[in-house]
Amino acid sequence: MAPARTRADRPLTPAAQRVLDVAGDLFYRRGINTVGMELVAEQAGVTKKTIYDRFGSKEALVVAYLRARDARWRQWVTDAVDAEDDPVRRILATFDALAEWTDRENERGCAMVNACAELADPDHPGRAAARDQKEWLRGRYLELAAELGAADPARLADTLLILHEGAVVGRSVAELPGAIATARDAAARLLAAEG
Amino acid sequence: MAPARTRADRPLTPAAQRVLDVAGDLFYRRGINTVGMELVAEQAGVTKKTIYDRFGSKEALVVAYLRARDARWRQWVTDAVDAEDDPVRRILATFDALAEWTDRENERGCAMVNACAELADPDHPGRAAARDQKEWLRGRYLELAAELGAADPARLADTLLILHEGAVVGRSVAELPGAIATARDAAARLLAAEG
DNA sequence: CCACCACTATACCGAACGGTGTGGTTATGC
DNA sequence: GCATAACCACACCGTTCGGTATAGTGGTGG
Repeated sequence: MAPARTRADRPLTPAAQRVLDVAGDLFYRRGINTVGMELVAEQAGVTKKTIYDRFGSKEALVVAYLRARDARWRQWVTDAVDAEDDPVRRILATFDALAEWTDRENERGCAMVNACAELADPDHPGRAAARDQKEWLRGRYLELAAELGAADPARLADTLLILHEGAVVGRSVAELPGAIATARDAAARLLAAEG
Repeated sequence: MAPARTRADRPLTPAAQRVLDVAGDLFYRRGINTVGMELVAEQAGVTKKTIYDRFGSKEALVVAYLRARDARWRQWVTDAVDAEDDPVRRILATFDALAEWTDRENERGCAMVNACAELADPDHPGRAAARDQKEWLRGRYLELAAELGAADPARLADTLLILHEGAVVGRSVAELPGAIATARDAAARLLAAEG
């Protein structure tokens, strides 16, 4: 995973890294709009000036937060998929990866979905970051569907993505603790019918 | 559908109804946290005093917004389901209802999911409103699964709910225009395997 | 007639928001 | 030896936030 960078595309200074870590935690747990830059600065042991010197704006910090989190997530899923050989098990590994991910991270659902909810402006670059993550996962599913030799790889990829996203919402909003297992199970049945 | 009510559980005054309509539109399109009471008052042609006299607080207005929207949604789904006779078609009618709903309402996803993203406090009554909606839909699916004579109605209901929620996210965040059709299709295949 | 209700208009509150400017300290590297 | 980068502390900007207070208007029902 390439290290995160700021506006001038230079590696993060130590203080900037602390800011990004703190912002990631606060934005996710309390919401982007309800967390002020003053709080981020205080929690990171940094002045607001430093944040604005390194990131330029709150919007840019939000985007950096989403990109960094996305990078972590992609690595997490990639590692889980790469640990398996069988095409079916590689696909199902994404659901296991999600289960473990949501076990350690808290019960606040998908950061990208939450960001889209908070960033109403359709041109906000944070929305593009969220879309990119979903597009990436769909692309992974598309590759895996091709590996499997699915009759309609695109349809299968879309369906898997929908099950994946639905599981996250089912768990966090509908408060179904077994949502991810249920989605995995449905995916397994669809794959059995496919192959 | 019972008319919405405010804190003293009395029917809404004309101005209060206007406030609720305007708030519903603004909260959904621009987000709850980014819309101030001053803007709601202005758009409704009402003073802030009137809003606070009728609703008591922003939190209460938010809850009234979510409850009213939920009531509309439940009626919409109920009507669609009631129009069909065959158990399978009754289930699939919920996806058709969703497709029509999201066609008229804009591309901002599920108001309940968005509200959960914005209301970080787990004890915020708005979160309970969101959970109640999902619980209701799951209950409907459970009834329909029983009608169908499914082998495992609970599992089927959970799976349908997951497909349903995943479709909304797939369409709004991942920007897959065919997400709802894909989810409906997956549901149809699972139902065929079930029955 | 008068009390009551719904409502308008306006001014105000303390707090927090995102963002900027000044000035000073420390550490690294040429 | 000296510039530069990275950081600190702190004061300040205008704006907006949720919420309150005051004063007054029009209509309805007892």
